[in-house]
Amino acid sequence: MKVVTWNVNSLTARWARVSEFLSSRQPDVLLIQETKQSEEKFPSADFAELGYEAVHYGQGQWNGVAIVARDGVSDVRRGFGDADPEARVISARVGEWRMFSCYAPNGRALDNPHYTYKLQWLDRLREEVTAHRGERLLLGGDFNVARTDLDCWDPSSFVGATHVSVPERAALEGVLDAGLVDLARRHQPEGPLYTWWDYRNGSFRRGWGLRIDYLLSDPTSAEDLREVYVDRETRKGERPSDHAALVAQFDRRAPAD
DNA sequence: ATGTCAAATGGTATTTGA
Repeated sequence: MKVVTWNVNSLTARWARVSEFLSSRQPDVLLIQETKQSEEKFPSADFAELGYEAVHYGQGQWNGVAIVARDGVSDVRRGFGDADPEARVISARVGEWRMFSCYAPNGRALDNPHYTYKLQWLDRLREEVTAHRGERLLLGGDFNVARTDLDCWDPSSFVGATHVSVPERAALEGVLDAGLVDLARRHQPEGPLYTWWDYRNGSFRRGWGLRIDYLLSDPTSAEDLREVYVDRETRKGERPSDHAALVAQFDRRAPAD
């Protein structure tokens, strides 16, 4: 079972890269963030041609999340069931899992109202995870928080910035403490594991990255983890997203009976 | 030089967001 999370920064602009990725890497599940597409524009038929069922929660210009899977996708839920107008979370049953594709708010600046919205959104996600405790869970997405200083290329240059502040990190830990394992860090306790590099400044070439994209699972499922890696090829080449795809491979479990 | 990229608007450029 290969599961991937990837913030594509516009599925319209990234279609060639995404379709090539599905064809060549053959993941079982792809969790997408920032489709930046309306429901009408989302290319369900093109995913079907590649052998995937795709479900989407989009609003058009900004945000937009999707779950793309080879096997059946059912019981789709869009948003948190509250008044949030921004399309930042979709979940569905995929096989024996409940999977989530998540796109946390950016925060913009520590004194910006969007920062408060970010903290509240992460707390709402924590509640959601708590409500599903005991189930097979897999969350993937762009959480817009570098969990520790190990996840930031230069902590000294991020003093006073978003993505590394104490409240943001506490909010992310709250999600994890609700019963999830940080799969990349479990597999590789040391090392940078960056998933995002600014388009500017030649950041990718210079290694100026952040780890802000995560795959999180319940502890039982984490026992089946075989490997996790950042697919750096997705950040290279023609018209890349500013995020790389994060890949987790699970060993198949014996069917329950 | 926050040095790029993407979407939207009403453009052959500017604003907003990341």
